[in-house]
Amino acid sequence: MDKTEYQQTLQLPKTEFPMRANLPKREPEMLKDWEEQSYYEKLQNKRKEQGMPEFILHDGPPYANGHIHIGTALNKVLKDIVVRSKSLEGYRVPYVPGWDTHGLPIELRAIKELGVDREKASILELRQKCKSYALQYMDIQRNEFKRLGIWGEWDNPYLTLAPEYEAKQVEVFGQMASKGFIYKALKPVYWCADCETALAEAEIEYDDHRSPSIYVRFAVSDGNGVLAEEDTYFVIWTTTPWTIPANLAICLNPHLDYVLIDSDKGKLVVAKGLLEDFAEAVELETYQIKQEFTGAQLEGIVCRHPLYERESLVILGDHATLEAGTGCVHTAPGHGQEDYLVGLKYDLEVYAPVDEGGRFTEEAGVYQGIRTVDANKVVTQDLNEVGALLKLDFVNHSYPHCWRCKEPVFFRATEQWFASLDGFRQTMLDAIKEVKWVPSWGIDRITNMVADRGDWCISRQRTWGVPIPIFYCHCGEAIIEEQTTKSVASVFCQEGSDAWWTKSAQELLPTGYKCPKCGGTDFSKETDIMDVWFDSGVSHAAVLEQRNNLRWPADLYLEGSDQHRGWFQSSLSTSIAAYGQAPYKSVLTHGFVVDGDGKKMSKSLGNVVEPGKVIKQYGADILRMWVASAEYRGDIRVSDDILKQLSEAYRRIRNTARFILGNLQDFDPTVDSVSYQDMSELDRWALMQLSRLSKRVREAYAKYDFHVVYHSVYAFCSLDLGGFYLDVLKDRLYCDAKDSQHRRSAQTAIYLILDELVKLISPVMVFTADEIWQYLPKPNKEESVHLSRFGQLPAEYYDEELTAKWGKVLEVRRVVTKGLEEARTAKKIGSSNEAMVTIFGNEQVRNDLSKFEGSLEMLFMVSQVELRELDQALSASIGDDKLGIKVLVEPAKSEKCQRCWRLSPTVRSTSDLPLCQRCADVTQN
RNA sequence: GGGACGGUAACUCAGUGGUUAGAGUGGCAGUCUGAUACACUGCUGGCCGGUGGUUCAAAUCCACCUCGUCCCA
Repeated sequence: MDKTEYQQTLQLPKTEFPMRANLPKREPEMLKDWEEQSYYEKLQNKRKEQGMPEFILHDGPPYANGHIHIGTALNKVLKDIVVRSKSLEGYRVPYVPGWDTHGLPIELRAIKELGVDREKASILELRQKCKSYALQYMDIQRNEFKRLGIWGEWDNPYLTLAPEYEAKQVEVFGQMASKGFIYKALKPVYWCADCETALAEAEIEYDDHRSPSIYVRFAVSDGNGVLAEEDTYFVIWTTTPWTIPANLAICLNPHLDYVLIDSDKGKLVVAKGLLEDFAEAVELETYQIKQEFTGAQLEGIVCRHPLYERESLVILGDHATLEAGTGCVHTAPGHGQEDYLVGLKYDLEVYAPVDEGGRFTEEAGVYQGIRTVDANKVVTQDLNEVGALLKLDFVNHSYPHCWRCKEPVFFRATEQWFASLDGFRQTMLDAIKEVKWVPSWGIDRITNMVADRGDWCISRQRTWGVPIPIFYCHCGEAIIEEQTTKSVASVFCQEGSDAWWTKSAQELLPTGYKCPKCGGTDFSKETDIMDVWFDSGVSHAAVLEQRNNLRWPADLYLEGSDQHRGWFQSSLSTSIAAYGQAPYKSVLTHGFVVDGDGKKMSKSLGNVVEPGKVIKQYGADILRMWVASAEYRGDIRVSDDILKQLSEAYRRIRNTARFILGNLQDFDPTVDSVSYQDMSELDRWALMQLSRLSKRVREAYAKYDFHVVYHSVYAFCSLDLGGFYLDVLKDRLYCDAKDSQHRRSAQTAIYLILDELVKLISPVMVFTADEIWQYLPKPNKEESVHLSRFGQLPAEYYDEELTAKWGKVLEVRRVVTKGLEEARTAKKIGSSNEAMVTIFGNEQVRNDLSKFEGSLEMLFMVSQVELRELDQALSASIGDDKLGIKVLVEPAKSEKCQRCWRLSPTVRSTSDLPLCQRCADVTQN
């Protein structure tokens, strides 16, 4: 027999499972199959039949605008890993994805695409366009999410524009109103003149802006017996000259010291602590302090407005500080938050003579029609002409901008509907304590935000959204009560919120409805719509409560950490206000995706990683592995290098599976399995390692520590399996008799290992795991690994003594391989089988190793091992003092068996053939 | 400007008061050619972001600084 003929007597691995994954091509095929087989639905039904408890992960709706980005992909993959790992543990885990479909960004796009004036297009036409735009992107994103391998009710997602959703939203609003949490007020809110709407705080972003900086003096007209009236002024400082026409007061801090100085620019009052800065800023040539006061002493003094025949009252407020300016704060209650609040105390008018487009109204007199952005210059000039301007300069500072159109915004007092946070703030704070926040610092974050947050402005003066369901009677009464919202909700449920515009107030109200105040029947409808945060904020009610496969409250919300201010809070607000309880039991947050250098991604930096490209180049399983590999509670880096590294790791795991599958070609677990008691100890050791892995991984899933999953699985494949166990097993698998117990024992072990391993990786590598599953020779297996469940590995596998015992021999093995490498470098040997190893060990080592007598050759993959006493060690040997061993490697002297390639004294012992005893026996039978 | 979180090898992660800080990847050098566009082995690589402090002892605890991210103004 020649070489190739001996090869044919071996059981070499053979499998159709491809080495190359070709994920970008294979994944779409698998997706098609999953969809055709309705696996997600099957899984749900199966768990239901099994009577398993449910785990409710409620999806935060992405905005249906544009393609998904890497951050969205991260979020959805994390959710999918949760869904699948919980499902493997046996829970029924329905996943209903959702979309946020209303709001300004879509409305603006629709206006652009319609190519018409907002004024001219009919409301319903515009809304129709908005709807089709939103649905179009919903569909695009849906396909992109599906491509990531995410399972869920894609055919029945929740949409905030769905009639039943809108109806529920109106009901929740009604419930909040009936508890007295909704009120209307004239209040300064962020206003975007470009978008012509009020903005929520969440819709504001800060950016640098260049503003004028002016010092203005207000002449005292009534010194209240404290100051003289002649040539005496209070000096204010502001960066918004256009608000001067709305000035009604000057605010001083009651506890600060103020000085009256005599200067070349008049007798001026400023805060003492800012005097020097002020004198320098306005370039006073000479000045001297005449008198000192506390702020409190100056209260009630009256100044003259520099531009109008009007008074400006000196008032007191703690927000006047020494941070900048003069300590005398220009106060326009219609154009500032703090101004408004302090104005309330002094009963000042909430005066804002500016229209929705940012132009001065008739009230502003000469400035009528001028835009606020242009008014800075005009007002400043006028101030200068009347001699009130002490100094004009410019500053660059951080200033609020509209998140959509990027234009600077301003405060404008308008009639708005508000939710009164004060009405249920304490309940919210109490509820927060009952929720499990992961990571734990989340609780501080949301607590601070809830504690500090002002009332929630719900009104938006736009078209694309859910109308605020309030009616106005002819008599002026604003009407919202249970029966009216119920009536509106039932119409919306049938026809959607378009009905607000297609139907009259009478048609929307209960038949025969009369004004509770005057008995009138002539009503008009509110024109404002609701903030989109209110839309998504009621999803717990509109989705969890309404769908019978879901449950309220949710077990888990899982979003980026920015949602502490966003969805976590809006959901909590509506839930507490309407139901008095949090809509979630636990909240998990992740960080943000940044580039390879830890910088945030931006188009201008050109460091954006697109999920579509990653999938096309590497496949969704690689993207998912990236998600799993990262410690996502902090920032998550992504770069081509990182993805390359992951695809290497992927190959390693894939090949491990392939090798096992190849060696199971002739293995049928039902007939060939060897019982645990009859297995080789090495195989039992391997099962112990598997048990440890399984335990660690399942605990990691339970704690959402997915990177632990990734690293443990990877280390197991690389170190335990590839680096040792599988390598050592080759001789048995290939060369031992096909049906020998030794070989079947090994096959049993690797079969059990792969069966467990494939489940452990399945939440992450959804495609690859299922592909492996199809090749696994498992009797009566589920059609897909994703329909399977974790089984409890037999307790007997978990044998800590084996780990301890084998740990010793593995330590020795490390020294032996080092010795082998040295001999190899010295060209004494090539493959390790050509070596004979002498181990000189102390008594402890010899004792430990003696338990492996006869197996050491196999474990070290050498031809001969001899154990001797440490003090007999020769100088040529390599050693490890800590272990107390030295190792000598020499070329083995025996002949090489042509079948198993090991050098053995038994070659030709039973026949003329160049075979060792074992191989001779095997080939003869 | 304020708050939160993070900074350990080129990369992904371990390590929370106690020997000389670990693992894999990468890189380099080899082996095998019966996991073959695979596998195995060895080597390489770190002022643990910086400074100061507490302590017999600090990657670990404290303070300040710096960089990054998120939130807020």
